[in-house]
Amino acid sequence: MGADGGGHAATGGDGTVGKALDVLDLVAQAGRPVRFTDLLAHRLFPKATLYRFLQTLTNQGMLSHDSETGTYALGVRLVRLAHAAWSQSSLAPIARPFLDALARDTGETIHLAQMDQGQVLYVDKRNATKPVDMFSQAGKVGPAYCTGVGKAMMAYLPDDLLERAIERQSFHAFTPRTLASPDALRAELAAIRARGHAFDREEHEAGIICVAAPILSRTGHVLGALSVTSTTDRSTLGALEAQADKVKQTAAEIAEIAESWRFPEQNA
Amino acid sequence: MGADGGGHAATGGDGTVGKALDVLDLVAQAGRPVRFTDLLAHRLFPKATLYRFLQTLTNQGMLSHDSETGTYALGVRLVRLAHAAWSQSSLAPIARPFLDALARDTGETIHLAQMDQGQVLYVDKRNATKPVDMFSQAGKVGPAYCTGVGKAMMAYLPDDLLERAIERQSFHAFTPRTLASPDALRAELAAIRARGHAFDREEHEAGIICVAAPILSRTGHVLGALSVTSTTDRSTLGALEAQADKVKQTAAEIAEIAESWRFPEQNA
DNA sequence: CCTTAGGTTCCATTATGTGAAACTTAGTCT
DNA sequence: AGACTAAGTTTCACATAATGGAACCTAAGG
Repeated sequence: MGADGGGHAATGGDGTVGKALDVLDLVAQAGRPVRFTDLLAHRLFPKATLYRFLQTLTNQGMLSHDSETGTYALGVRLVRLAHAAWSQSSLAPIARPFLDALARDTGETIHLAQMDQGQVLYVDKRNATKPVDMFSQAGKVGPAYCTGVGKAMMAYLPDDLLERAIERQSFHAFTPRTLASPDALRAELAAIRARGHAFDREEHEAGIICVAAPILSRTGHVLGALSVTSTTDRSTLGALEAQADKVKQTAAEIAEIAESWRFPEQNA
Repeated sequence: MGADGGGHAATGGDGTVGKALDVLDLVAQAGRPVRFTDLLAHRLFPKATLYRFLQTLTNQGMLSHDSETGTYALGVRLVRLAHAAWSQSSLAPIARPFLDALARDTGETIHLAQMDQGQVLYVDKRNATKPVDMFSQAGKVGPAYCTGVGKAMMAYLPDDLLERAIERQSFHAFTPRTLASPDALRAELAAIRARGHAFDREEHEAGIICVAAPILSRTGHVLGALSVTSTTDRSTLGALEAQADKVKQTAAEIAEIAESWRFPEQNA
């Protein structure tokens, strides 16, 4: 479960496959079915090249081409692959019962996240009120430097990965409380390491606060993070801090199981 | 929203990209983190070639490599892409409110599915008020010839796609009621076309029954299908048939909106 | 110390991908 | 209608990038 902070080059990359995947990202970024020309306008590839990629990806079911409107959209094969990814490569399936328990105990919103290219990828969530349906929120990405789970993970990253991650932060000041510089963030990360848990003090969204704890492997690797989130009119940071031990405990239990999950199959 | 029955060649295919995606599928099929040798054993690629693909895919974040155990698993980039896919290329986001309404009205399990390579891909689901444990789940795939949604979609496929789809069915007899031959299926599809809706008479799982209706574009294209599912000890086929009109009505409404969704953005 | 098995790197060969340009529609203006 | 334009598709000489056999590492195991 190598949820390193690391990743691949932002754009371009290894050979033909990398380029093809960039095309996929392009379509994904658009957020709606796009036409050939829209994609061409990114000037990432010459016409013929882009055309061939679109053909290939469509053939492969990674994209779907609607001949009536001439638009491309992400294909069903992705959904299928992602279902497999979600149920195998992430912490989500393992953590599931623990999230349920935490949600029941606290009555608050629970997030489970992993690091992805310096950003936070939410892999599962429990809503204060109703249960979740798969990709609706799981799969979303958010910033790392101003969220509880993000800071909790960054605090335990090895130096080189932390640097790479910091470089990727925008440090946009979402609220007056946002830590909007690398130095402010570094100081906060030190405090988090000392404490063992992170807070979000309305740094991303006004009125939203949380406590978060990292999920660490026995060797100290960052596997993910876990948070209990609330709002300022329902709770306070102090009240949330009272939950910190429970969150850390849960994180430890998840780590424990994640660890033991590795050994079962050593055979061919 | 080209949810044709069509797809890509089962294995191998266009150039380097196709092969790389086959490697992805290989890892997905395994259903657990796999080692280099496990993948090599498929004899799909020579050692060095497979190695390079794994490197590339890992670089790209499509796979993650755990250096401690030497295993490969599907990467987080897939989850991210799939989130985009789900919210853009499938019927799911459009159909959402309609599924909610149907779920509320009927109190039963609701499925929304699309065709994918002759199989049924469940893209969304609403659990019954008193949930039953069932095979299906958003992102999962299932057989077409023995499920309500599958048969509803097949019944309205154009001849060539139908043939392709039939060839891909296993016709495994899950239960005594399963239609276990192409001819039996063809007869059933004719009946479905006559009626406008399909049943699942415990053909896939004992005790599970449903009514399903196809979601058709104005031009007659199969976009997906919708079903209301129950169990034999809670309901009967007769009782479900009483819901058929409501299901068809909902399918028509979804089709309507899906259609109008195509026109909004004609600009660059 | 030798052997084996799992994994990684080399490198000459050649298949594949590349992209400018030419071509084909389908639409629009005069 | 005829001329113009924009969007999408095909072609082809060229060079990059993929290929895979073989050699090379490393640990385990004998």
